[in-house]
Amino acid sequence: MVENSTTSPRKRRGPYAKSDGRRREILAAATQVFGVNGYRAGSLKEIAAVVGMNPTSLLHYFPTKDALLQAVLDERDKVSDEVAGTAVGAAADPADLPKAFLLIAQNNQDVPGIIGLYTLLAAESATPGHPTHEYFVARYERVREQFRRAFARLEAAGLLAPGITAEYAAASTLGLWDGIQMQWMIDPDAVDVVAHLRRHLSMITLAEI
Amino acid sequence: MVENSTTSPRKRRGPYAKSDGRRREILAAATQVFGVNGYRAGSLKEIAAVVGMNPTSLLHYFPTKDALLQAVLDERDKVSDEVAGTAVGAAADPADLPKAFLLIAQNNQDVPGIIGLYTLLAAESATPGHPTHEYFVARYERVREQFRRAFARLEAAGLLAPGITAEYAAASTLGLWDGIQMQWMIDPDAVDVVAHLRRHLSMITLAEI
DNA sequence: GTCTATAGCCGGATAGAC
DNA sequence: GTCTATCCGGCTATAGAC
Repeated sequence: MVENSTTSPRKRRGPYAKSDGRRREILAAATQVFGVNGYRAGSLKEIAAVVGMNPTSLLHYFPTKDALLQAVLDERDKVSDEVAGTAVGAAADPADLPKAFLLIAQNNQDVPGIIGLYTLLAAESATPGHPTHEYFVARYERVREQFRRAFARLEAAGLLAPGITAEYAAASTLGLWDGIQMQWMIDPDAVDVVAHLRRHLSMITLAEI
Repeated sequence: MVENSTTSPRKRRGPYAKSDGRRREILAAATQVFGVNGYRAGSLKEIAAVVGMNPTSLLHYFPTKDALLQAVLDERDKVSDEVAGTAVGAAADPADLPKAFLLIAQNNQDVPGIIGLYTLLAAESATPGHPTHEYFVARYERVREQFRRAFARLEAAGLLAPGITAEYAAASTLGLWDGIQMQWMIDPDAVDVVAHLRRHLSMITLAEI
């Protein structure tokens, strides 16, 4: 064969041009279902029901359940990297960085299913043989490093509380964030994620929040 | 029938006297398996394999998988309440309370599977229809209240950092603890649970740790 | 008390008609 | 591209022999 047979030469560029709408619908439904039930407990059947189609039809768009989950994470990463980029990028002044964190937290709170998606999957991924174990190992390392750099800017500006290192600030902020989110998932009335994060940030930094 | 036919009148008192050894073996195996895999992914088959018996034989001791999980949690609660009781109880001086927290954290770290058990199940229980959802709602509320009381003692002794309330100290300590444990589960080399907890406590209290 | 056999369910995934 | 029919696997749980 000389070249790959593209069924229709008039088709729009890119492999995702066709039926992009359906794909997005499925991704949205999968985000929601995985966000509420986690990966193992979230079934293709349930996702299909949300979209209003047959479970087997999903597999026409994504070959396996694993691939669907991966696509969900890839898409969410793109979006959240964008949000984080704007929020942190807009903070030309290091003193504004804590506010950027809170902005992201508020944003997550407002998009239904996002907190559940990452909190549930992160916990699940700690179990052996989970398809996204490596993904989450890498993700946590990456996020800790992003946070560390942000706090290093604060440190350079003399805005870190005495005795606090950028490394500790990063890991503890991420940890507290996750932990409070978990309490919030179990009982949404019990805690206020943004408020707790704000107080934590005002403890470890000297910036006005 | 006039009365319940106890097969052997010479049997030791209590419904658990018979085959208590086997029961304990199963509970230990279940703790381990649920601690590594969580509830949904942890199977009776695997638990049975650890004990070295047939899956169906387990159900002779515990009628359902749910009941087994409940028994595991009840037993662990008894043990950890005891540990917490001694640790906190030994702290006659409020200034010693932070050290008591660290003692418990170290203890959890040393008993394999315990951190996984609670971290995984807590996350799982956030999903609808999970058999231990109510248990974890109640548990978090109870633990937060226990923590709050401990920090209230510190507050009364003038040992809480300025601007910190007992409520915030409780929720944030529990949250950070859970969150750091999750990072530790995903990558044990990435963080030090006890060290992070220590720094957090030294931020929010004025006690010498 | 422990086993074998098996029921019954639900999951992901494949084959193939339309 | 969507469906029906189906396979195959895993799981919990039951029935009943020993």
